[in-house]
Amino acid sequence: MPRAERERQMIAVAEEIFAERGYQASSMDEIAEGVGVSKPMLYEYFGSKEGLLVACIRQARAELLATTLASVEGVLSAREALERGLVAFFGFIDSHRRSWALLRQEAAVAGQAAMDEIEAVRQQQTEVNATLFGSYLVGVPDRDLQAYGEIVVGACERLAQWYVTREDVTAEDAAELIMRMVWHGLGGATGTHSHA
Amino acid sequence: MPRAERERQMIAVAEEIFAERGYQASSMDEIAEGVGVSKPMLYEYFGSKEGLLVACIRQARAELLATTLASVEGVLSAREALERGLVAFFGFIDSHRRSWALLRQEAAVAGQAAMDEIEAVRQQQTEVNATLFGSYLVGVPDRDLQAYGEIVVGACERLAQWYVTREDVTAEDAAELIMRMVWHGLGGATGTHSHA
DNA sequence: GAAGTAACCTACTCCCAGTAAGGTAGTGCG
DNA sequence: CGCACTACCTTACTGGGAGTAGGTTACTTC
Repeated sequence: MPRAERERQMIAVAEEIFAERGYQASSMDEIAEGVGVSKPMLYEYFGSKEGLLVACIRQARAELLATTLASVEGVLSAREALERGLVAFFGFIDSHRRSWALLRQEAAVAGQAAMDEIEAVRQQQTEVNATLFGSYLVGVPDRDLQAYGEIVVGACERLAQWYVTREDVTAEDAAELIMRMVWHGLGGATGTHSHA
Repeated sequence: MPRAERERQMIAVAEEIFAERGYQASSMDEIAEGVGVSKPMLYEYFGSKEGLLVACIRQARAELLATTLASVEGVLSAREALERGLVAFFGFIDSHRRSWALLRQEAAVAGQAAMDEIEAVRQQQTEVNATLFGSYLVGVPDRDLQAYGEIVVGACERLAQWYVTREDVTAEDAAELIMRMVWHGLGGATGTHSHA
């Protein structure tokens, strides 16, 4: 079997096993057996257990970026772009629950290289957001734009965790919830009283 | 040496070593040596390597909760409570950078029990927020209150990461950044954020 | 001073990530 | 054809660290 195909197969099996048992509890022997190959092959292709995990994350990351970029194609207003981006993000979660769990939970159970890889995902998203805000908010210092980007990423990451446990919430609902806070703010929310 | 004191000493050394080398790279032998005691003592008192980590996290968590609760003591308006809570949170980060790194980064490099422990921290914060919002926003469904709580927790967690890399940002600045988004929203900031 | 117990140790086992060294099969070339 | 070369793949090991069995010291209590 050619290398490229074997690699894809290995990543598929690893993703499955990592997501199911968690990173720590998965052994390379187990993955090798699942692929139907010997352990040194995994090391030949990915260098280490963590390298294999990184390959899994990298793939999920690429998919996430592609989906996000596609969703804002041709959009004119910043607000619409943000909204569509949010919808795309939660939509991705929807159709890749496995990958997401890997990124968010199991992947965390690794070492520095894996953490760096996850951080790269967040930085990617943060950069997208900061740039977006920069085109909308005139005269806002760069530092604040960066912070807003971080805030939205954090909010999304956390809400995503909540979202995946809720069958009755759609991606649009989730995006709407973020929008209400980030765009309108709670201060102007409907049906408010200033004191409890 | 009495058990309680020895435990405190062990936690102190473990926190130091975990924060410095990372969870994976730290060995129980190393920690035992740092304490000046043999490895089985660590197992006697904490059960496992992860148990020791959990003890470290639990301590940081208790401190965080205490600080937060103290900061909102006697506050009347929900908005002020949120603001003070945010300031307290980032203030905690400020004076416990090591504990925070442990909670946020190194701790993630563990197993289920540690993850559960971290999740408990987030749930604790989320609950506080959701309750707060419930007292302010009348007629908002419980589901949405929960979501807002999650959003703020995520936003804070992420901004905290950014915050710790910035020497020129104060806890008040960070809280203010969150407030602008969460309370006022970006939507009202057309052109500039001069109203802030 | 015997009995009990709390703090502590040495010296292991076992599991698993990572590796050394070699085997087989398809391809290019005389 | 036969020889070399490479890509894919294997068995059988090493090393290190988590976790443990079983014993020792020293202090309390009657």
